[in-house]
Amino acid sequence: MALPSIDTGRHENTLAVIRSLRDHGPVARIDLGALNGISSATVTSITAELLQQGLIAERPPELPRPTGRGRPKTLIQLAPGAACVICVKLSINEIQLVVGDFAGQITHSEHHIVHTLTMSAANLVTLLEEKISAICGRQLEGFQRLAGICLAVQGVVSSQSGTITWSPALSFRNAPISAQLAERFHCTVLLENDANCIASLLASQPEYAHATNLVVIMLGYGIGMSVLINGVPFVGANGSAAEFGHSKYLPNGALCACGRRGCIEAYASDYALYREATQHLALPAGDSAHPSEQQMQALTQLALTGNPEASRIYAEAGQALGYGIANVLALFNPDLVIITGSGVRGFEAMQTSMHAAIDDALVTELIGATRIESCAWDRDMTCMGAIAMTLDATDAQTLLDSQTVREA
Amino acid sequence: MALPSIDTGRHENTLAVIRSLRDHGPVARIDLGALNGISSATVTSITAELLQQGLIAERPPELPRPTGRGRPKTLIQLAPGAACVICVKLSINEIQLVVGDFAGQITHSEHHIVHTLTMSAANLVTLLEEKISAICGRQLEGFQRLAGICLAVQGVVSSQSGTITWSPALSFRNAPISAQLAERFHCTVLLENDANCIASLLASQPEYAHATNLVVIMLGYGIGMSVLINGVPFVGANGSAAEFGHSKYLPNGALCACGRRGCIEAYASDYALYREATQHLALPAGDSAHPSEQQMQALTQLALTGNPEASRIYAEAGQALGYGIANVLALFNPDLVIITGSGVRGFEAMQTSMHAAIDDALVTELIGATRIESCAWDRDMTCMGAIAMTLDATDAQTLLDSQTVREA
DNA sequence: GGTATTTATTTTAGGGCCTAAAGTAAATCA
DNA sequence: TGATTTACTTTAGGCCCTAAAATAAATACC
Repeated sequence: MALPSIDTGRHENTLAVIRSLRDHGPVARIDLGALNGISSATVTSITAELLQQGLIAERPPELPRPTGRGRPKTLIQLAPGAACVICVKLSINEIQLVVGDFAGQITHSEHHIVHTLTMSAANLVTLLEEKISAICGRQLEGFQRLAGICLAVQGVVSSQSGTITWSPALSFRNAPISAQLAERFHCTVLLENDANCIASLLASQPEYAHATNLVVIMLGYGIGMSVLINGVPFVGANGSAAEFGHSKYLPNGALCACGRRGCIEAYASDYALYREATQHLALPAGDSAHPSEQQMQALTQLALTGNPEASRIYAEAGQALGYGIANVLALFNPDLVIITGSGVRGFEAMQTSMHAAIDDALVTELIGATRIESCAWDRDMTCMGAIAMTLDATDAQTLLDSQTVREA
Repeated sequence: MALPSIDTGRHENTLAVIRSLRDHGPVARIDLGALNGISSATVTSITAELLQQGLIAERPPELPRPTGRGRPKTLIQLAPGAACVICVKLSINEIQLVVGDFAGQITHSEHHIVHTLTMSAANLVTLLEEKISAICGRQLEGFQRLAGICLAVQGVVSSQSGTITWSPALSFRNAPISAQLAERFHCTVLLENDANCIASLLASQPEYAHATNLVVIMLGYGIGMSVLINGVPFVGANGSAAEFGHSKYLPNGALCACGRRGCIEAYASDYALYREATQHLALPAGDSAHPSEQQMQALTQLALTGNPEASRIYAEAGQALGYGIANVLALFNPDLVIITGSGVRGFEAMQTSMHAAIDDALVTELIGATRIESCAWDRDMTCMGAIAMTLDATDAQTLLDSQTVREA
């Protein structure tokens, strides 16, 4: 009699199975059971359904058969073509579009140089529709459906309402974006902060998997942060949590791009480092307010090779960073702090003073067992993380849709 | 065939019913269904079970019968005597013990003056066992069982391991406490930070109920904080999260009780205010490192009546507090910040400079819609919150135990 | 080569939980 | 007194899960 109302138990188990497959690659039914605490009878039933829906496939047995007695395992894997997601990464004057398959692999990537700072919100939406449309036409053959789109943007976003509250890449504010794209492409549209994408990606890597409380700090032109609590990004009331760059180092200190004084960003970001450096050093010409990668590398090189003025600047940045991290430790008490972003190029020159500042600021009890590590920067991390988040978020939807189709 | 393994669905629904009854007082079955999204048939089944276990009771119909047609509602309420919990609040040189019934009402309260600072961990446990034992003998008649004990202590505690990592009330560290009490009294023993108890209590009040992201700052001899995310205290990796008092205002600033410099606490706590004041003002004699309530009230009075030196001291404290809160806003982006604790007595004298500091530190986008309010201090709030938390935590256990009994 | 053993997966039998609908209870209204 | 309204309980049936039995597909051993 009961309606086919979505039983949460079954639904959750189905999602758990898909997640296991995405995280671990091909897995046998019996292991799916053990991994998720369900009986193998239930796994049989769930996988039968997924198989019929085309979301998973049995992998043909490998030729060099695995050693051991007994009936060999039948490995199951996600069907890559079952669905795809598109990630759009929006940075200052550049957008990157990436396609990921149902298994989370990247199947296409493209970059475009555009003047984001001079665009209107309407222009931006039009541009995105155009680029995504082009991808739909040329790159999505072989995929059953487009499950979702993710916009990964620097700055403050409200994921719930799908609005970009503020971004350094854009000159307009409070722009609702998701809804229009969702309507145009008939799929879930996620809006995420770029640091959250990177943090999610890092958290999924086995070496960091133990950290239930992970902080990722991104150094670059600005300074961003993401806090993952039990694997989910902490976004606060309006999505503006974890604004580490604008937490304070020194009341009435150096001028920040935000207009206030004494922010960590006003000491340790690229523009702050370069601004300070131009006052004391002869450096390659260029826009000193928006230093290029070359300009920053030149400056970093000076610091790393012992130029006293450059070293002093990086040491001071390290100190500001250290005091800022001390506050993060006192307030979040994370297992692990990972420092990454393009700015890690200069991390070696900041490290000593950073640790000195932390030790100076906090008693050892509050530093606790928190590990502080740096992580080499890779610009593709944002999109990889965004794809993983989007697949995670759209699985539920995907299943419901398929169910609807089946019933129809 | 299936074992009577605890089905999470039923268990969760049962807990939801109990929680509804605790939060809303007497409720009819049909409303319990609506409140928790379950059918009234299921409510009948769940309440029948609870009725049989003696955890709830039908309330006799009220004499001035409620207006309206149709069969009147049969209100159900928690049976107060079904279980009780004991809360022990541990402060500097004082312990308070409170008994709460199954409905969350306080039925007994007592205070004891003891020299906590000179005690060993073993002494403390012995003392607690003694006092709790006495209560069990004299105050728990009419209760079916002691469901749990909660220790609410100032400082850093590890709830999981049941150890007091550090407390300003104690001279020893890393003392496991919960386990011994649990063994002695055969019940769940919770260990909680006092600020978390207060925050939980405040969060349950209707006026603050909307805040899914609540920060409570406690001013007093020291400065504590609690962050509630979706109603649950955020404790971090080792329980030392939310150490607002030791987040930084000024690198190399005033000396803090922790031994480091520039902590918010070194400016805005009672001892900091009084220390600064004794250098410039004639004040009542007494231990200036541990100012009494009288001493603090005298100082506050001076500030509030316009004494320029006292006003300056409170204004500076307000500024430190404001910069500290600015960091909290940037990092947690809460809906609401509530300032309470005995130190709110001087809040009026700090308020102006506090808000000025916040405005000076942050762009309006990051202050967002966060409300910052003060809340009158009541020393019993800690225990009331602790009782609520303990009942919440022990309900699950209570049900399982009863089940075990039924089966035996 | 043939049987025993081992391990994986599927089928079967049965219990728990939930819901909709039907049935019952207890009021007010007329 | 009976119709109506609202609350609660009982009934019938479906979903989902699990343990155990059955089946499948290998290897090990003689």
